[in-house]
Amino acid sequence: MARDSQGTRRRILEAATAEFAERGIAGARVDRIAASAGCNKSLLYTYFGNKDRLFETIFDSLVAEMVTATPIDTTDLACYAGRLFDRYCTHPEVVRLALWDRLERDGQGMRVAGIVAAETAKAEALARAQDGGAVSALLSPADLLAAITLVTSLWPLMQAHDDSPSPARLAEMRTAVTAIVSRLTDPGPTR
Amino acid sequence: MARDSQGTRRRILEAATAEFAERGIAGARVDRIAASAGCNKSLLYTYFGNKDRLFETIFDSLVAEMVTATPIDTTDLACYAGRLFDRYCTHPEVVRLALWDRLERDGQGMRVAGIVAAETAKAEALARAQDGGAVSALLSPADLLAAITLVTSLWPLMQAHDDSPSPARLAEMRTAVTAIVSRLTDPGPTR
DNA sequence: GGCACTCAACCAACCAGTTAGTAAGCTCGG
DNA sequence: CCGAGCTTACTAACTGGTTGGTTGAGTGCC
Repeated sequence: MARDSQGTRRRILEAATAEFAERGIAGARVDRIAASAGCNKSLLYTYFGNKDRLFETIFDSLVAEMVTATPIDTTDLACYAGRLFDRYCTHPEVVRLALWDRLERDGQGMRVAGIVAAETAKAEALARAQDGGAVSALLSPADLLAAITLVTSLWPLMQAHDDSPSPARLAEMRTAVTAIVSRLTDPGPTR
Repeated sequence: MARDSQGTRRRILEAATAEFAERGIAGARVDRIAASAGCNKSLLYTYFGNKDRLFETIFDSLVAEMVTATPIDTTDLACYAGRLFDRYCTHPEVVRLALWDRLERDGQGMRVAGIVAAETAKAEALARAQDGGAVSALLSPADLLAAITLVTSLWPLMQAHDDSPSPARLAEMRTAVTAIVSRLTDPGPTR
């Protein structure tokens, strides 16, 4: 086996992502991550310092990418919600990581500069759309954003039983989510 | 100090509730629970078997009570949502326990008979209200129930920073939540 | 005395993090 | 082309401390 520090780093990150998403920080086992990455435990320490910093590294890169990946479309928020929903469905581990972060680290991972900036930008875009009358002013921009995030990211988790949902069930859920966002953002009949 | 097994039991349950809500199952420490309950660790085992069963005991009684405590009012679902929101605000530990259950036990705590029955009854009540035209049929009864649960229970958690929200902020959040539910359930102009 | 209850001390397993060492590639003078 | 010397990637084995769970010796009420 050739030596490949970048590849090993990546394998560790992948293994740790799966382990942390599955079991959280307290429940994750460093030995299990190392075994799953096919390398020695101490490598993990030379590369990433310790368990907490490993989680931080994963969280910052994964979640920050997630938040910035889907640009907001204030002209069709239901469609935007649908795309968010799809992303969260194809990356369920990110949702779980974010929940672990909330529960185990009081959400400190969500307070890094990049994420805060992206959220602020989205809220401002929503505020402009509301001023222009294209979006209902029922909720404040921040509240509307929170509602969309809540519904798109956590809907599958709330429904989940032991088995993962069928494609048909997934499509139903997606329809419900977009219907909710559509209803929330509809500006009503134009004057 | 007089002997009082019932009191000790209760103190253990209270301490364990706080510990589990704060740190989850994997993060909770049995010694800390015992110390906080002011009793010996072994008592905890004679009364509750082990750590997991202690969590189960707490979860089943607390969450089941929570789900059944606020009866659904299909004639004013926004108000119902407001009451749910209040309950979840005054009992944030229950929300956290439910999240830990989802993440660490794949939500098995939510699948006990009592909770499932209560949810089914609420969905049926919603279905009747929709048939009668009092509630929008935008969403299926189960989806509408899921949306209400999601928004009322997790809204404060998603907003939470290190410090707990001020009463004024809490009132704002409550208004947003009831506005969302109101918008989602509004049957529209009567024919 | 018997019984329900209480506790300090203990144990084996586990776990995050460390250490001391090995070996694969790279470099550079010859 | 070569091989001594150095750097980098990696590892087995260990350490100090923690953790869930047990046990056996009390303690006080009937």
